[in-house]
Amino acid sequence: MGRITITDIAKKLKVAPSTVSRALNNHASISEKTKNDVIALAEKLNYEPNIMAINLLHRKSNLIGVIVPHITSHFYSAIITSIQDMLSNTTFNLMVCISNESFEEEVLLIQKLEKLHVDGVLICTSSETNNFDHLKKMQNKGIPVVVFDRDCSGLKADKVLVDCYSGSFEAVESLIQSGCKKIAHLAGPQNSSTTKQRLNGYLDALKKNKIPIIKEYIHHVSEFTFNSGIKASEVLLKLKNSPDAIFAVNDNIAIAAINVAKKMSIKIPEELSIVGFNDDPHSSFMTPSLSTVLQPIFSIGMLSARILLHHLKGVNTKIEFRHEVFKTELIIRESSKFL
Amino acid sequence: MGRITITDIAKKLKVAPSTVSRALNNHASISEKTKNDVIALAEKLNYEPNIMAINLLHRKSNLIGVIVPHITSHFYSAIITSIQDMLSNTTFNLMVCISNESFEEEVLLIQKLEKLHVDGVLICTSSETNNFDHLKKMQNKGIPVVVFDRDCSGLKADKVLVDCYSGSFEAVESLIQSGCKKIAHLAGPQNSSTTKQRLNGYLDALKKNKIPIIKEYIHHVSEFTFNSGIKASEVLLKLKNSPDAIFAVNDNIAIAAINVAKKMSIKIPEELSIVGFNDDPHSSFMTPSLSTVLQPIFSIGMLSARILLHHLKGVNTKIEFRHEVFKTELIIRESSKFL
DNA sequence: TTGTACGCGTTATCAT
DNA sequence: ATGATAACGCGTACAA
Repeated sequence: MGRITITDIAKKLKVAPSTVSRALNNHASISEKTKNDVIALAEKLNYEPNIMAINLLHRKSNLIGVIVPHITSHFYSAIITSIQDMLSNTTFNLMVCISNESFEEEVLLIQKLEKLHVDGVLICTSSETNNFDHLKKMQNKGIPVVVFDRDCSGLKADKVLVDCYSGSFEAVESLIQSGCKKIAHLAGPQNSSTTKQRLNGYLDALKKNKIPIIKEYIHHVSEFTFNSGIKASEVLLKLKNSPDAIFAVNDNIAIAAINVAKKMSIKIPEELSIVGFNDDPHSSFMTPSLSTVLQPIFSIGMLSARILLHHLKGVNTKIEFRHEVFKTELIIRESSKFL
Repeated sequence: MGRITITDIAKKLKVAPSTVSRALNNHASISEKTKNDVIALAEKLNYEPNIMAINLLHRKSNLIGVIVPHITSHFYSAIITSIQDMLSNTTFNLMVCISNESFEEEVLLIQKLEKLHVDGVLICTSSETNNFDHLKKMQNKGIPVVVFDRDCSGLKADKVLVDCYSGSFEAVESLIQSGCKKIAHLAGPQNSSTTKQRLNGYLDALKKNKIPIIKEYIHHVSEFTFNSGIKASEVLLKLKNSPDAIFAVNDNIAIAAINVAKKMSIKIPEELSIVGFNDDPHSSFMTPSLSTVLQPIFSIGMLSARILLHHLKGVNTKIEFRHEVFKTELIIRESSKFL
């Protein structure tokens, strides 16, 4: 026996299905009596409207897709949580998709979301992505796309980003002000826009303070992971002229640097200051606790969702795209000297 | 201009919509020519079938719901990732839902998933949940429910669990064997089934080894969080007769204990051994690195998904429920003495 | 106030 | 091989 439908109710009450529909939807011009009868029976029969039929009728899925590189890091899982929060009072449902940092998978996911007829998409592109045709295609179909966290340069879309450049700049400048002279950078994988921004902040802070830039002090890790950070840190700390500070592209890599330094009996922060990026929760559990750059995760998620909702409610009729950039906040803990 | 439909294609080609449908679905009895014409035009027009219509027709959403307490911990985000992996080759889409450890929200989510006509549900119940009527209701509607990680005692359903009891037992016994005599337990919040199992493993290991159980050595934290662990650890380590080992209900609380011990200049593991539970990635980044009990996260997620898929494919026609229990693995690192 | 008829996009069945 | 028709469940313009 299948689910109960308005037709079932109509038959039992000997009225037309349309009457049932009207009663259930609180429509105008319907007698109190029939209305109550219908509602009572619907309740009793545990009637629930068939969303698939309604969606078909409205040509609307009430679905929003969000694509992230992965969810196993605190950053992205927290962003998704905040998006969920933002959407919880709406009729929209969120479809969470993981690109696994793969451009190919990302394109597949976009196609999947198109097939699902999503009403809108939130996306943080994979680190491999530098072609945005798949996103443009969505836009051309009239599906609004909001890009967050990682910029898609050249793509015209709503964007919610973080000023990593300034965040890095500040972090490095604080190292300089605390007396560090030989500041190294554990940079991210090549090509990533995050990598570039944070590297640029590092470079410009040195330049502004007239500190020579030493090639050997800039070391790119192959991945954004702890293990990748271990190898890179070893190279860095075994240099003849080893650095007295390390600014790392993210917390896990900074923590790797802490571990390597400890093993080499380098005192932190006396001999070596270390600053990370992200403020992952466990960074404050470390000994020494990690100085880092905090990103306003919840604000990013909520604003992205809010912008998308504006589009879907037709509030944002202009074709102007929003370009929001959040500031970061430097958090000094035990791994770097206090000014 | 809306999306292109088979009717559009049919009109342009002056054939019937059903013919277009057959051509597109590689149906029997259709001439090569019309088939090719249709496919060519569909390609050109960028036709994509309307899933909502198909779903309505098939009375099937192709949607699977998964409910977890939260996704910001590595454990649950990794489980969801493994479920996604398992589902990626199927026609099913995953709807991720967060109960926020709230029974009330969990019930609401179940209702939402019912309205979405999900084909099946995977759930790890909230810590507040001890009534399972909402799950029974789903089952009564013919929607298969697979419970994972946290047991729902009394509920008849497929279950994929972890033998936390044995995991704890082993961990505590290893502490005993390494020479610890005063073993404390930082237990989880009351009422949680996880808390109970791990506590029981602790108690039985002591009993078996004829070590007296001291009430003061068992301290319940109010939440599964680091901060909650800090307070509890302070109480424990400030006892007149302070313990020489701590078995914590999870890694974050164990890490809190490490921090407190360090601040009190207690040597780890010489004066105090510490063992956690979960093997969160950052646990190995700590100094000392944390000994812990590993749960086979990916196996849990994949098996749960696989069992659900069996139901949905109608393979599992028997009404028998599966009850799978994974074993844990003790990982000794620097925070506890090696036997 | 209520019923009839149609359409949303697709597929399956029956007829041609 | 192809077309016409019905059906999935619902909402609504129109007629009564």
